[in-house]
Formats: sequence, C-alpha cells, structure tokens
Amino acid sequence: MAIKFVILGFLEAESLTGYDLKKRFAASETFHWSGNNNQIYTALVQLYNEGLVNKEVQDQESGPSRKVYSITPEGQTVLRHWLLTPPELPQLRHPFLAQLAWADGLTAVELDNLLSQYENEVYVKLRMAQEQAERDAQQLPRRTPREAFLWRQIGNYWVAFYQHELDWVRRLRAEVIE
Amino acid sequence: MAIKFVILGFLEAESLTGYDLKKRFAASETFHWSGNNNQIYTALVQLYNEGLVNKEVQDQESGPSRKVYSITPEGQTVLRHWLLTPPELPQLRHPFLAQLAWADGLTAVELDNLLSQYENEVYVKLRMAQEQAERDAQQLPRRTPREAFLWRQIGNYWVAFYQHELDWVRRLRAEVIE
DNA sequence: CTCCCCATGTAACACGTTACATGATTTG
DNA sequence: CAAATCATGTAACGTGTTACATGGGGAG
Repeated sequence: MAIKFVILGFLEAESLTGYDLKKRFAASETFHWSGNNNQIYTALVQLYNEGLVNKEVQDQESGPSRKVYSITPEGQTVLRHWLLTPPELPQLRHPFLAQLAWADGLTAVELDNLLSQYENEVYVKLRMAQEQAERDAQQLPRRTPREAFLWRQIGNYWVAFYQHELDWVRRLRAEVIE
Repeated sequence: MAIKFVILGFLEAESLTGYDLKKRFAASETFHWSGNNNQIYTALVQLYNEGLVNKEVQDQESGPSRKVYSITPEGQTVLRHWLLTPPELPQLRHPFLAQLAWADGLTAVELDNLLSQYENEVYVKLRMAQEQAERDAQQLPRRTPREAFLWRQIGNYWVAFYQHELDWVRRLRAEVIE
C-alpha cells in the first residue's frame, strides 16, 4: 500500500492526526486517495502495529480523543528505502477516449457537442489546478529550497497536464469539423 | 461498468469471442482493462442476461466450445445512449510524483539517479506507443473516414502523453541539477 | 521438449469509493 | 437555524489484478 509511505512522508515533516492527514490528501491530486477515511485510518493502525509510527492520545472534553501520530526511527528507515525504490509509470484512465473510439455512431453535431462538453470540463479543472498551484506557491517556503522546488514542479505538473489535455481536445475539435 | 459499453462497441463492428475481446483490450491503453479475463467473461454473461448480446455456441473437437457474441438491437440502443453520456475526466495516478514529494531526503546523486530511471522508463513507453500507433495506422482504414480519423487521434493521444511526460522529466532533471 | 496460441472459466485478494454512525463547536 | 469544521471510526460495495485450472495443437 503506497498510502502508507505517503503518510510516513507527511509525518516526517510534522506530527499529525488522521484528520490532518485526510486534509493533506484531499489537497492535492498527487496524493490521490481523495481524503479517504477508510484507508487513512486503517493504514495508521497498521503503521502503528508495525512500529513505524508512535501514537499520542489526547483526551478532549468533547468528541473522540485526538490521536497524534509521529514517525519512529524505523519509520524513517522504511520511508528512505521507499524513496530509492524504482519509479512507477503513471497510470492514465481515460474513459472519454473509449467513448470517442465508438463515436462514429454520432452525427457531426452530437460529436461536436460531446467534445465541447469535454473541453469545458477540462477547462474548469485546469483553472482549479492553476489556483491550487498559486495557493501552494504562497504557502511554500518548505524545509529546504530543493524541497520547495520539487513541490513547485509537482504543482506545475498538474497545470501542464490539464493544459495539454485542453490543447488536445481543442485541436481535435477544430480538425473534426473540417 | 464501462467495460460493458466498450464490449458493445467492439461487437457493433464485428461478432467476437471472449478471447478475441481479450486481445482487443490488451492492444490499447484506451481500453485499459489489461486483457483481463475475469471482467470480460463475467461482463459477457451479464450482457447476455440483459439481452444486449446474442451468443452462438460453436462446438469444437478440442478445447472448450467457442462462444461467438454479436450485438442485439437493444444492445445498439444502449451503446448509442452511452455515447451521448456526459464525458468523464481522465484519472491520472502518478505514484512517482508522491515519491518526488518526499525526495528531499535523498542526496543529489540519488535524486538524479531516480529521475534518470524514470526518464528511461518513460522513453521505453513512448517508443512502444509510437510503434503501436504506426501499426494501427497501417491496419486502419476503418468503416468511415471519420472513424479512421478518430482512431488516429486516439493513438496519437498516447504518444503525445508520453512525449509530454518525457519532456517534463527531462526539464525537471536539468533544473534540479543547477 | 518447451513455449506460445487457442479458448474457456473461477477464486482470492488488493485497492478505492460511498455511505453510515456519532456528536460538540464554530461560522455564516 | 443551517452548514461547515473538528475528530474518530466501520460497513458495504465496486472495481481491478493475479493466480489458478484445464487441455489440445503448432512452432522453434
């Protein structure tokens, strides 16, 4: 489970609760686990059982007691080991391409409509990615300049991806009309 | 299950067996179900139960009897309906970005090594996508010129995607060294 | 003699999403 | 007064991957 390593990464910078992690995950597509309760909380239990994180329970007057997790030396070792692991290729799921593959069953107008809808959706996503990147850029100054650089590049990656997608669909739309 | 619609798409062009479909799926990332036995055979059973495909059983002297599936009029209606369905955004899983996010724990050499490995992997993938696109271009002349055009664009999409990825990592690698 | 192709299917597991469950405090 | 935030967790479901199981025929 890659999610475990990512949690260790977050915890190396600072101690966090499950809830904090949930927000971190939700904030970037890079950590695509969509702020998923289920996986985060069970991963934390497993990491704890494996001795890769410590848990500090803070009782509160109201609500469930907070559990603040921090990374252990073993956890740091495991994280470092993962960092040296051979990189995985990205996995792109593109159901719209599958739809296009059979779209010859549509009229010219229907097809243009479909492409236009897609173009709009991508445009919205691109804007969101741009705003996110700008927000991140404000918050940045991370631990080292190199780390800040890497995070900026990652943010830009998503902007570039959606920009590339937008260019692609616009070109396609223009050409299919002719 | 999107796989059902994709199967209907293949069957609209020609009648096929599960095994044939498996090969079709394996041939393109657009149909990302990786030539998956499990999902194809169960989807075919479901499509049959829903009356969207016909099944012609051909007994053979050796091996299991072939089952040739063809689309029914209801299947064609369902397929057409799916084609008009609002497009879905692509979903990109990029574990390497998560790895990079914490890569400040690595030395300059280790990081460059990691990026270099990734560059190579992407390069190989790009070449594969290019060869696939060329092979497809030969086979093409599909049912209509517009369909041939769409398939060419889909093939090019994958080439462009990996090219874009390669450019990104090369630029990153050059900049991180400075 | 081994490996690949044909051709069907099942089982187990891993991963991911959505919804359910609870309940106080703060913000609009 | 409603909604969001804080804070924990569980259950059900859907999707996707890998491995298992069988077995004949042909190519190298």
